[in-house]
Amino acid sequence: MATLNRPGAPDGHVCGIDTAMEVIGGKWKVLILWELHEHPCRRFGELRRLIPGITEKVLASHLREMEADGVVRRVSYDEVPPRVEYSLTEDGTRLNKALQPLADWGRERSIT
Amino acid sequence: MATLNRPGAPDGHVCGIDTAMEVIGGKWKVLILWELHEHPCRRFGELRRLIPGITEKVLASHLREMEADGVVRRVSYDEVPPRVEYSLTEDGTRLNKALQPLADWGRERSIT
DNA sequence: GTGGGTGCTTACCCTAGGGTGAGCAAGCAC
DNA sequence: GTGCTTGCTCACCCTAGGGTAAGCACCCAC
Repeated sequence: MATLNRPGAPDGHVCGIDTAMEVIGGKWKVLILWELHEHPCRRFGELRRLIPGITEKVLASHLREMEADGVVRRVSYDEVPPRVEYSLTEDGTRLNKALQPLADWGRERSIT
Repeated sequence: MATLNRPGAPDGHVCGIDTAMEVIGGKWKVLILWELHEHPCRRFGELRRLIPGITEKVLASHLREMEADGVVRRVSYDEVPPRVEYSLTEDGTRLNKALQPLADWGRERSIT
């Protein structure tokens, strides 16, 4: 537990958590991560349907950011109508695993 | 990994992560958690000094929310000038441990 | 030619959450 | 009386991030 960085790290990051929080900071990002983990390959429309409440604009921008962050991979097939498939990268998969204890914590407390 | 809840859970929570994200959702909450973990008992002013950039208003409101969420305990001594000490609850300590893998993930990626 | 399907983008609005600065109670030191 | 301390609160502003609705490209089916 004494392995985290102390203050003074570059760009104001105290420990790795801030870095992680920036990546999962969007309102729906953990849910996208979760869906892509459950089914390793999802199309845009599938994700929209699977995550009730999310709008196309936000889904698109979240996916773009997550792609830029290297946790999501986007594959576009040159077809009509267009087909685009999203999947987790290695890093995204590891991020999801790192979220597991947090999910457990939340699940325990919502039961209690 | 197949232990998380499926959609249809009460109040729109898909898995425990949403619950956890609500608790750590504030801009500075993970840092407060971290400081209280490093030193089990901190005064208000100490926290303000230890977390550069946070304002008194936000620190106070974050602490109040975290107390309401049951992750932080507030003890006020009837002295002048006033003395108030904050510490993690059992649940807060477990939350912090659950954040550890996430911190590790972030740390690895900021090195790379 | 009208409609449908897909994966977006663009323009706009709107609110929550955070930042700014001031004030306040209450006692002590000088 | 002036100032110092601590742990806040209150009033205000301001911006990022999200929600709303529309449009667009491309082809097919009818």
